[in-house]
Amino acid sequence: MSSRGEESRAKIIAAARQLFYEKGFAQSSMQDLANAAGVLKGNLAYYFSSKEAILSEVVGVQRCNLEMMFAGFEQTSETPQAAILLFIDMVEKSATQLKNFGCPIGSLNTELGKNGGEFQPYAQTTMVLCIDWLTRCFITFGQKKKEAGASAEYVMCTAQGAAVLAQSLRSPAVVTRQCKLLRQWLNTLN
Amino acid sequence: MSSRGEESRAKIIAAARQLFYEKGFAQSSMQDLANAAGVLKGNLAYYFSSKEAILSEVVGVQRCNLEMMFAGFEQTSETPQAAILLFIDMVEKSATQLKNFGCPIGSLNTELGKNGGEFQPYAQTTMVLCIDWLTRCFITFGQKKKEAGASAEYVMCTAQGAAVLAQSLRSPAVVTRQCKLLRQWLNTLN
DNA sequence: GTCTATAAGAAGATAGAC
DNA sequence: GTCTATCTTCTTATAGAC
Repeated sequence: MSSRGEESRAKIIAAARQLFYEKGFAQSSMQDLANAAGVLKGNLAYYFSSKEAILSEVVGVQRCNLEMMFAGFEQTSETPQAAILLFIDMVEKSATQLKNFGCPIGSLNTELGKNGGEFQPYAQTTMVLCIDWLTRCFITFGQKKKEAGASAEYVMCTAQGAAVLAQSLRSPAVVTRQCKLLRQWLNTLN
Repeated sequence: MSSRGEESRAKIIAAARQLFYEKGFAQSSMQDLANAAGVLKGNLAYYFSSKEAILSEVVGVQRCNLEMMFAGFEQTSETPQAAILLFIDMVEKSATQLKNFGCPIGSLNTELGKNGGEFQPYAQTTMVLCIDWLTRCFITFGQKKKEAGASAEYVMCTAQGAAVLAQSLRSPAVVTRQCKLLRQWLNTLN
């Protein structure tokens, strides 16, 4: 695989990631992907055997980015509480994007989870990754395994709910308010 | 408009409501709707000028059902707190449906809110209806207008987040746990 | 690796017979 | 009101020249 080929492949995945997020998976056609990536439609087939294959790669990149982000959170924070706060900060900073397109993780699960959910397992991995990382943070924080799971679920639930409401009401302020509540709740855990 | 015509029309709307929920709006074709309603595809045009027109009617029915449900909650409960508890009970009872297809209100907003969101205003009305009703409940409960709005947002946020997580993780238990937390939180407001 | 061309089907919408 | 037939466009996928 030459450098040129890898470049095209990467451009397609990047374009797909953005389009799947902004328009939805089903609503993004192969033609849309080709246009956005700056390649010709027939060329997509050289790199990917199907739309499902592109989805698989997109979710892989999404998961990889999450892992890097979480690793960064752990490195730049001295306590698990600080790492969780960085997560909440990240959610709050995304308020405008959440308003426009919802959560990249949640909205993909919502779309792909419909009607049997043939492709939902792809999306599920990223949601699980977030919850598992938060759970580990709360365990390091001193909580028991079950308690930490409940805390992680609560944080993720609030973040996802805030994203749905922000997009529904077209109001990024919902995210700001819920993040503030999350920080207050985190403070009470000491 | 004869009884026969009204019947067909109602069957189409009912089928569309279910299909839009279970498969998503974009993923439900006119052919699907016709099959599910037991009418012929060409016949849809006699009742509805476009797919958007069907969506409009579906959301209208959804809103009407919500209004009736809320009216029922108010009639069968003596205190505003009891009415809110009925709302939470309703969410919890829907756990399996939420796991399978997400929230009928939230998931429609999530889908239609993507990419400009030409049709999202339809879906937005039902989300606003829920938040407004909850807000009125919290006002009657004794909260100031702003505080009541925040409480309503918190309840709706938790419900929507629980729905997203339940569908993503394929676990109705998420809904059960978050509803329990909501009841505990509601109790602390006294 | 890149591009043109096209297959084969499904989509929403419409026309018009009955 | 009901049904058949069709128009036009868009969809994913493929074949094959360069």
